[in-house]
Amino acid sequence: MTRDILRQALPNLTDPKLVDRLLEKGQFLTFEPGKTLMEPGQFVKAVPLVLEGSIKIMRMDEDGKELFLYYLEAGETCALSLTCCSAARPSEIKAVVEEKASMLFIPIQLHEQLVDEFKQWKDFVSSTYQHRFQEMLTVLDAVAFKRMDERLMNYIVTKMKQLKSNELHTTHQEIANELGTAREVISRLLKQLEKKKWIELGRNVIYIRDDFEELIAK
Amino acid sequence: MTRDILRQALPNLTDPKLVDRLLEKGQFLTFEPGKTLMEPGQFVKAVPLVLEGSIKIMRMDEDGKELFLYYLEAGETCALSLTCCSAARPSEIKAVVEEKASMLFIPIQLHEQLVDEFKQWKDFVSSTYQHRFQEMLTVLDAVAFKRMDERLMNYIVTKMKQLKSNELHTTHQEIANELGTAREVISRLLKQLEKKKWIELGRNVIYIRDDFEELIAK
DNA sequence: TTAGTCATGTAACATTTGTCACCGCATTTA
DNA sequence: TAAATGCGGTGACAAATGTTACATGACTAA
Repeated sequence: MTRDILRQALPNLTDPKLVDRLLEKGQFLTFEPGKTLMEPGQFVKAVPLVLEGSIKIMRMDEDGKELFLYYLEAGETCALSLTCCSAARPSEIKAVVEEKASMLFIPIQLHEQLVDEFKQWKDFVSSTYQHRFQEMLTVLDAVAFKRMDERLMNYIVTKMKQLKSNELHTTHQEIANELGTAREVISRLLKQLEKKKWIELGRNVIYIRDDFEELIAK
Repeated sequence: MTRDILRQALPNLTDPKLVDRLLEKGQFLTFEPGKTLMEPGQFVKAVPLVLEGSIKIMRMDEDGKELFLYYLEAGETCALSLTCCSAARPSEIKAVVEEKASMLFIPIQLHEQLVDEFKQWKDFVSSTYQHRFQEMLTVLDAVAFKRMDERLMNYIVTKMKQLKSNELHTTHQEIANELGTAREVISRLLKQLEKKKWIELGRNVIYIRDDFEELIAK
């Protein structure tokens, strides 16, 4: 039942009146991995609340080059959609379902009422802003101050944690897109990691040593 | 009088009760250019409201490398200080006075009361978040997708607009710091612009052609 | 005036990243 | 089964940026 899913994803929202309002006016939908939820230029008409699964948020430039920003996990929402829809501006980002997701879309008017009426919702929104600002700074640090090899290693760690697995089922091209570089660059760097025996490469899969994270911290 | 300065900087805050509260509990201070207001690791205990002048906000990495993020102008506040002080976390950024500034520091408790009590203040905070997110995305785009020559040209345009002048009184080293690169790189690129007759270089000064902005848009 | 510091110019070189061309191999499709 | 497509490997090279090492002239403080 949707109510249970919501309670599990957002245990902090205890106020039954708030939960009723969300369930009454919010639209519940589920999506399969790979589904594109949002592309640059589209208008945001609702605040997306992730209840299960995860959503990948990416920035794009004019030529279609991409850059991974962060994941939305269960219990989270997107700060960019908050800013975009309040300002009635088109989306600046692309959102793709990473793991089968169930979501609750909160109409923007309802969201604005809830911010005024429910402290729990106001705090949720406020902590979302904080959280996302932090993540934007992390990405900025990476892009501004780190070399690609280090960014790739961080990427692998992030993915491992998010998927709770030490096998990544993805292509070099996909990684290159998320880090905003070329496929050849990623192949080259992955090969170096394989030579160091930190990972093993297969087709569409990367096997990662259990102690990978400690190795890169060296 | 402080009240007049506040009214001029923030004409949207019309509610006299709100203004009274700000003036009563806020601390009014002025600073000279070059003064460092905040460094990474320091704790933020008040929300800084810029009434006159401007403040330069920079990100720093562990080795002391810097990256310019944005200016706080009159009537603006810093989203990062909002997130940092609500979360009681140390600052992630460095803030330096760019143009002689007068500021009103709002204690964090007062800020939190005002968010609940005054829609005008809530809207102000909310639009600050939006505005800063937008600027963070702009910086991210620059760092992730643009080459240094383009970033330098944008930097020059930004500075010209902010200072309302087509002479920049600064050093190559200073520019290099703000763009997170080396002085030699900036000297090299400025020289190229001078060869194209788009700028003229002096000691501690760069003269910029009036139609510089149209030239780079080509 | 002199010595020292600072800002800039510049050459040479290293490193990192991006691009091109082409390969073989595996998987899918006709 | 044959052909097409997608993925990864790799060498060669180009471009962008970072680094080192000085040189020169301008300004400043003693």
